[in-house]
Amino acid sequence: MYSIGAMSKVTGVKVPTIRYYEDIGLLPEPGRNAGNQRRYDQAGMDALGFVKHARDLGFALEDIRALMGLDGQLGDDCAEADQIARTQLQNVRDRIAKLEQLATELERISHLCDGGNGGCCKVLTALGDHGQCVGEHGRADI
Amino acid sequence: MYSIGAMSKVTGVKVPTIRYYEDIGLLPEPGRNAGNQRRYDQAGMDALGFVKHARDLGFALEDIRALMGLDGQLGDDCAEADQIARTQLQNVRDRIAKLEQLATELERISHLCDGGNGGCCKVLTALGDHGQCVGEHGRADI
DNA sequence: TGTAGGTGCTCTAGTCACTAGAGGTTCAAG
DNA sequence: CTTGAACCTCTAGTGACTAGAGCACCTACA
Repeated sequence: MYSIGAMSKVTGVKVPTIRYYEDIGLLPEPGRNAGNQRRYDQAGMDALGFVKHARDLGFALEDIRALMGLDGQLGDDCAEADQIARTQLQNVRDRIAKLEQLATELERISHLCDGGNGGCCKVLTALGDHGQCVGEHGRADI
Repeated sequence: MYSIGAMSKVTGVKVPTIRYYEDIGLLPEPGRNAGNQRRYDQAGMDALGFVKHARDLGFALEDIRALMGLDGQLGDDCAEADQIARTQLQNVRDRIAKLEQLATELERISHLCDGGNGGCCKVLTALGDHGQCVGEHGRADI
């Protein structure tokens, strides 16, 4: 049996975050000891590990909820889980593409001003004027 | 003179967002007409355009506030603006690196399950077990 | 001049995924 | 038995908006 602090140490998830996951129903309510403190078993630890790993991979909590709902069902759970993972992969690839455009633009802007030019900053001008941009860059939904 | 709706159309920033920017002091309060509606001049339009472009480039509102504070000052504003832009560029590059690790990991996980295997999903197993991961991937602070 | 509907106003509350703090209780080591 | 770390609940805050309620106003057309 683990205390919430032990769970936190083992998984690397902060204590208030564990309680938060329980609040929103992502983790099942664990048992309590005589003094009303949470006591987790191995299943609780595994569930938290799953959430942690999926969060590290950028899955939204709602995706994780869906993935956990699938686990243990028979039938098409694999197809659904795979679909969620592939969607996530596409999201990540899209974000990378967006960020690469952004990096290009920021490099251009930074190079405008390698020294100082006193009072008329080209960086500020470039930021104010999208027309100067070389490529089209949309919003960075980062 | 522009109404808030006209500002929104020209810049692509939504009306409630413009009001929000004003609320937090990022944009100066514009004048009002007899019926208490906001009326913007060209300077107001330029300021909103600056914010929009900087947001598109991924700058935080606080960074934008700092950049706008610099504009018009004499002296070292260029160095400071350049510094903020370079920091932002570094952030973007870091995020790209993180996301590329993630994409690799997600590809690996997706490939585990190209068909269906009924009832014992390897995607779910892989998500549950960080030990299976090929490289080290930290949290995707996306 | 009347009216209809589009636009504007303020205010509150919700989103996501936590984080921080207050103020109290319980546990474990010495 | 005492001390201090860990735990409890509850509320509120973060960033950058978004949604909705319930009004007031403005403009075009008849």
